[in-house]
Amino acid sequence: MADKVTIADVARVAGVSRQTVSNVLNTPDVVREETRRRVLDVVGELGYRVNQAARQMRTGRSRLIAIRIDPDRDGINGSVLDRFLHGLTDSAARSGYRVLLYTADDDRTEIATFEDLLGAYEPDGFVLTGTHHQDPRASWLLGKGVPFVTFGRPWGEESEARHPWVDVDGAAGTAAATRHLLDAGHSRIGFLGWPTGSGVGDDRREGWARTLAEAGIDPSGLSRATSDAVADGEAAARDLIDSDPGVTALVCVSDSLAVGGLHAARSPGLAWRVDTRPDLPIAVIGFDDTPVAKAVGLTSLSQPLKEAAASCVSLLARALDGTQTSQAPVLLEPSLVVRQSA
Amino acid sequence: MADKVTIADVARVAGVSRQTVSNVLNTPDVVREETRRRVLDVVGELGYRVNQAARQMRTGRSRLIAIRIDPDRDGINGSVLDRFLHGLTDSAARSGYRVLLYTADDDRTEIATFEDLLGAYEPDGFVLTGTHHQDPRASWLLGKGVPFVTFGRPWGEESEARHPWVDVDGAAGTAAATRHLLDAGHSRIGFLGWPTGSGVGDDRREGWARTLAEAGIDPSGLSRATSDAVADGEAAARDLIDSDPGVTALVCVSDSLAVGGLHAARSPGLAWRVDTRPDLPIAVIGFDDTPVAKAVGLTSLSQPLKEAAASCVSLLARALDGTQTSQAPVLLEPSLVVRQSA
DNA sequence: AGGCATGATTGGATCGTTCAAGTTAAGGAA
DNA sequence: TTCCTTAACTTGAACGATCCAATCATGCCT
Repeated sequence: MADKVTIADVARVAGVSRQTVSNVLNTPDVVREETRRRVLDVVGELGYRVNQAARQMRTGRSRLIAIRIDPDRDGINGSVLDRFLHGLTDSAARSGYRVLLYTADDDRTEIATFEDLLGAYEPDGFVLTGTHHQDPRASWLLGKGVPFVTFGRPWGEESEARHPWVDVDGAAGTAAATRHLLDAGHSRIGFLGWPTGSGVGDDRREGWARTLAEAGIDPSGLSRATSDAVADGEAAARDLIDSDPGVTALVCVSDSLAVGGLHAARSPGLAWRVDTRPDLPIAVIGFDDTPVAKAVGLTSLSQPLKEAAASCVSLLARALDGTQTSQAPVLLEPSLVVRQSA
Repeated sequence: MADKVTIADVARVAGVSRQTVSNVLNTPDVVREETRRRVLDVVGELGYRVNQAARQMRTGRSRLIAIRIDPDRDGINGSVLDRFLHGLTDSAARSGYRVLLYTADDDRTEIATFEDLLGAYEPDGFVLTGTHHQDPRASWLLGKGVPFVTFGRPWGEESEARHPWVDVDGAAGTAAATRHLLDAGHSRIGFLGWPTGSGVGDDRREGWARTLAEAGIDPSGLSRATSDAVADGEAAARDLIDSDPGVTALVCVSDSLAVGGLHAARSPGLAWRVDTRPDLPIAVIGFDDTPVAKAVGLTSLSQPLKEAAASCVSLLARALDGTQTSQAPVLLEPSLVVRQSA
């Protein structure tokens, strides 16, 4: 069966030359309408599909997009990349591209993998995730002239956007969360974040601080920084609430810390709060809307991952197809998913 | 830069013919030792990498493995596939393969995608996940003679293993969980599962039932079936405990249902139990060791996903390289990760 | 009718690799 | 010596698509 149909087979059956079939598929406007239809009929009839390897050899284009898949390093947030990947695969397929995976432990080995892949499979472009200050991967790709998009803005050199990027506006998210809490009657709203220095973490903290300040509340002393683990979040929350008993709500940089915050809020040591203000239990809002948030009823900020993935593909496809040199970055807003916790 | 080094370049510099370079790389035993070393030196020096497209055109082998990526349909269990994918990408790379992603909404569209991919990118093999009774995907691939491995045993026709597969022994897992509870002093151990008919669910239930029976405890009446949502799990657990107040532990088919079970066990309506037997709180064990389990301190069964992925690659690679016709399936045992809940 | 521009179609060359067949040189047996 | 075998390497062809340059057909103008 399926004895590999070639363009020559289609040409023979349709009674035209190979080139005409190729034209029908690649530059339909140079072929007469009637011929075009006839060829397309035969294509459907024989189930012809263009052979990527042969096309790639001639054109140098593989129609492959490569992306790294991480081990779910920070467990609780793992499924974020998962959902992004699904969106990417879906959008890519619609634009005629396929997604190729690779792994790498650090920037150095990732760059080595770039060389490997470019030499062997020749992907047309890369999608980089987890961008950070002074990212050597971006510089390397820029140097080689390999097209790529980052999911995550270039944190270091904000001023010069030397490559297209897509990101989710973390500050806008925490700002919305903070406003939501203000509207609900909270005023002393704390923040559980990561240590200063990570672009993502600082950005999210900034949205909270700005919104509090706009409401006339001084955010100083209301923030705690810790690593991204549930236990750390619980300890930080407890510390914050102990030091400022007026705190009635927490905005968190991640669902991990938010779950820790929830534990602290419900812990026996804080029973007095529930008794004092039963009308206003400690509210908690997380970030990323992970399955964990869904499971424990945590209000959280949801990243529009499907849209982000679609934007990545669109930017990359435009860079590959046309001769677009510089492209406007895309900044998307997360949405608040309200559950029991706030 | 990086002006695409071809096998002819290597041949010229090394002072041999193209074919000899090819032989050095593919069949080193037919080349004299000295020549071999000289060619390899040049290969390293020039940074030559074999062009997949050209090789594929000649040999018909793409060194690509295709796998579907799902939207995380059942949220809480989402990251299972994620971890499996990472392991697969990693193992595949070690064997000289790359992983290609695709999406599909159902079996029919997945088969259409098979045709698309086989016509265009010609992946050497597929890894199928989420196998079920009478899976048309397996039949289709068998019919076409396309190599594939399933992660998940062929539930329908257990007797005849017409293709290699890898699976995790769910029954062994729930049996281990049940034994763990028996050892801890529990005797009336309930089971929260899915409705009969899903291979995976029935298998997991069977391990629990068998172990209870072996301990001289009649499992009938101790099982509840429901769909895989936290709220459903909570309701089912409540129903079970209400109808049999002697129940002190729950083995669950998934972490989703287990989280529901935890909620029920801690709910105010069951306070009487805590008062009656404060020494023996209701224990709960889940399945899949998802991030949620880690976050809420749920004891759960962890699938050896990395090993499963490695086995898939190994089976597939052997089917592709050698002329192995039938291959022994691989059945791995999950391990119990003990946390606070049991 | 002849010339000419325009559009549609064709044949040959090419991408980088591997397969199949061929060449060369060295060694051994008759 | 002559023939044969074998190891080591080389040469030409082919995979299936697209690019390029050339050819053919058509209609229009003079």
